[in-house]
Amino acid sequence: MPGMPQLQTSADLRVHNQARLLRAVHDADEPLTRAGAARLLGIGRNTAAALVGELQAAELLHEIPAEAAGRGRPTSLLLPHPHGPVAFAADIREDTWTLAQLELGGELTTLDSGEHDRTPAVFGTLRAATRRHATGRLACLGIAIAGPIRDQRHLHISHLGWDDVDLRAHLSGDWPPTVVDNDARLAGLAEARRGALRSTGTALHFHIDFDIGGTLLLGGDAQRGAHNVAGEFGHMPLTGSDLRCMCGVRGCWSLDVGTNALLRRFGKEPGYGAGRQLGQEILARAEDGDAEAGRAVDDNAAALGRGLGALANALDPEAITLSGLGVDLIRLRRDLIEQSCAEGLMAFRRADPPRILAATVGEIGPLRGAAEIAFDTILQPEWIRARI
Amino acid sequence: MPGMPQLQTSADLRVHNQARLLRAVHDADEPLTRAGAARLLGIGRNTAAALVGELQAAELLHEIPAEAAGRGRPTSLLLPHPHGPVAFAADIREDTWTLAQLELGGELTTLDSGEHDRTPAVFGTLRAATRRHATGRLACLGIAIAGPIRDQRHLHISHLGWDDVDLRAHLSGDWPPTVVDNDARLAGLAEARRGALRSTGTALHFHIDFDIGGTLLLGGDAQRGAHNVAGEFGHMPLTGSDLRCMCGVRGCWSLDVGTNALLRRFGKEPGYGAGRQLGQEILARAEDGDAEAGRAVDDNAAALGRGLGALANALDPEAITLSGLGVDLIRLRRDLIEQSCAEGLMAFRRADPPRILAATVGEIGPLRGAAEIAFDTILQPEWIRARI
DNA sequence: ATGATTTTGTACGCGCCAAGAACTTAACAG
DNA sequence: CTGTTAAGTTCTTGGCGCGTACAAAATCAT
Repeated sequence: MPGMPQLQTSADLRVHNQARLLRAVHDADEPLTRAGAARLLGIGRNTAAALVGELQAAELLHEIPAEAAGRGRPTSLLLPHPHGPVAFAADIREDTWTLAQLELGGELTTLDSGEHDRTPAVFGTLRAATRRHATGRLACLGIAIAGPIRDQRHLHISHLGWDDVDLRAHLSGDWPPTVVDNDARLAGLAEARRGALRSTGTALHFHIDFDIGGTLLLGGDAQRGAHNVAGEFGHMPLTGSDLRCMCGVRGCWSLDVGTNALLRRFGKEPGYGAGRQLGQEILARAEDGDAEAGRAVDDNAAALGRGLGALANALDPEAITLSGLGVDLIRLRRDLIEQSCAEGLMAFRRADPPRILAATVGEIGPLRGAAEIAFDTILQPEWIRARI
Repeated sequence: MPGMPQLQTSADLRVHNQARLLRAVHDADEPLTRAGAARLLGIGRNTAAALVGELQAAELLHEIPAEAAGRGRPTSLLLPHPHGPVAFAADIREDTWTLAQLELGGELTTLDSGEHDRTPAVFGTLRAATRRHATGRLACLGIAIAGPIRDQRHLHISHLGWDDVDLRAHLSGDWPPTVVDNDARLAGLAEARRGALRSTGTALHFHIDFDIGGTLLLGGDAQRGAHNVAGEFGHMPLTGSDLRCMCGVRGCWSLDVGTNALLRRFGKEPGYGAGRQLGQEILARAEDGDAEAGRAVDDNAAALGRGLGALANALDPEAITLSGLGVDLIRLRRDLIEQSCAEGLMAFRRADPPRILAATVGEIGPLRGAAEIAFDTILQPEWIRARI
């Protein structure tokens, strides 16, 4: 039934435990010691020695003597091998792109970045940058893109006019092994793996920009749905709007929450260029006490809370994180959000509402999430087996 | 990380493969042969012989000679052991209860049933029936209950006036190992395991009765949420109603879909006694061409479709099954449901909408699902290990 | 300083497991 | 009756993690 691992011979056991070990090293906040890892995984010191020995020979792990800590014989630290695999992570935004690198442990190093012309030519730019920085150590590239990617292939970014851009075409040719996903989902994954949603069983994350994108997080994994286009929570009619949305539907939640909703209050068209700055100004004016701007922010926060309550009824999250404009809304209108959320919650849930938190990974959430999915491919038993 | 199995020694491997084998036998449509099971699991004939031998000694499996099928030496069929473990499944409804039994393979046999007085005294009745029928073979009892069960403990059934009934109190004392869950979720699980949603990665199931309950199904498992109260999709404001719902929120989807919505169209109060029959009458009149009843059914179907579209945007299911009134609505108004659903779908999804299907497990969905969760406890490595 | 204590690393044997090869058994086909 | 096919059985083999025993390297107490 659910997720039975393909694991049935004793040889599979070895690589399975090695994957567990590498995952533990990757996920740890601070470098793990060999003895500490053995305790963490519940294996003997001798077994740990064997596992680490092979991983070191495969250039997946590097041991250096650890400083003595209290009594007892000093152990060693488990670090990424200097010739070990690295993953690249890229984030393609409205008009900029970023390329970064990480190795085991997850620390990100920015390699390159630039602007782009809002056409799929950015994939060529990214490929060139990747090739410039790639070494033999590059194992996988993860890319975060600001739009839904149906069946890992069909990319839609309405505000860039990208309608059904064929990702497979743009990512064919001289690319390293590549995985792509939606930015909001990856930002949520980053929160679940490295941010405010760590060790949360069921959670939701929403990135609020011009509109709302999000993801359901279960046991540290972001849900993708049947066609990889789950998470368009912003396109549910949760707040009773009667407008028609760019997505083709009437009444979307995103019409009442996000920068577009702020702009519309001031008679501005949802614009993706100057719009962002204008949105920031409205926010600043609200913060300075401007009544009209304040009411716009109020409405935004109330609509946000109302939708969160509705979604909490359906999905029962333990916590909800917000990024982008959501961070500002929490800062300025936490009470209003929580009150609106409570009004949308079924009565029996109100005593124990989901925690609503600002995302802690921050601006680089999508990049961080792209790094996670890229490194996930390395931490698979099959990948490790091939390497040993 | 997600669902790493606790499996690290070669001894764990044996029981892990035995669990896989038993699961295969349980899930198979027709009795598995020993040789067929070996092929299915990708293990050798010798290994299969060893696994089956131990399971037979533990009275978990029973082998009988299989009839020869074509050339080659005949093999044996893997059947539940006559002294093997059985699970009980119970379904507590508005005013009736049912108790059934199943063994490996999943075939249900009804043991007992009765009416109850709409108070938690039904748990005493059920316990007595369980004790009457229990033998040493009883390993676990699964109970489906028609209301949300927060933290596996606090039961709320508003239309029975059960507000925060303490399940732990009612299920303490002389009960076998017992698992409980919400009926709509269990009906969905039954569809995912034995019905129209078999081998579907991401799916939704909704049971439409007086209102709507449902569940998200991922990889054959029903999602529970952080407090075991996920799935109240009926209490999201998806169709713009302005009424106040019994749940304490304004505008719930359930106000426009389900028998209550039908009744309200005819000025009747949402009633749980005569209401069901009245609802059936309205449906029958609509089927006979009564215009007023027809419009009520139209509205119900349209609101249903609208909500399904919204949820499909958020969760991207491959298929959606409906039970209860939903089966009738599909039969009478499939086109209307699908059209309304399409209107709620983001434009880029309309070319490949989720399949909307009538549930095939039928009326006994909750009971069937309760049987699944009860037997799931038996098919765990820990349980098997303790038995061998 | 020096020996006791604590923690870790290392070596070796054990029990267990699944795989594979070789052989046997039991059906069918002609 | 003989050849073919598929499955059961037996035995060997390579591998794995565990437990025990012992060695090594640090700190602590005196």
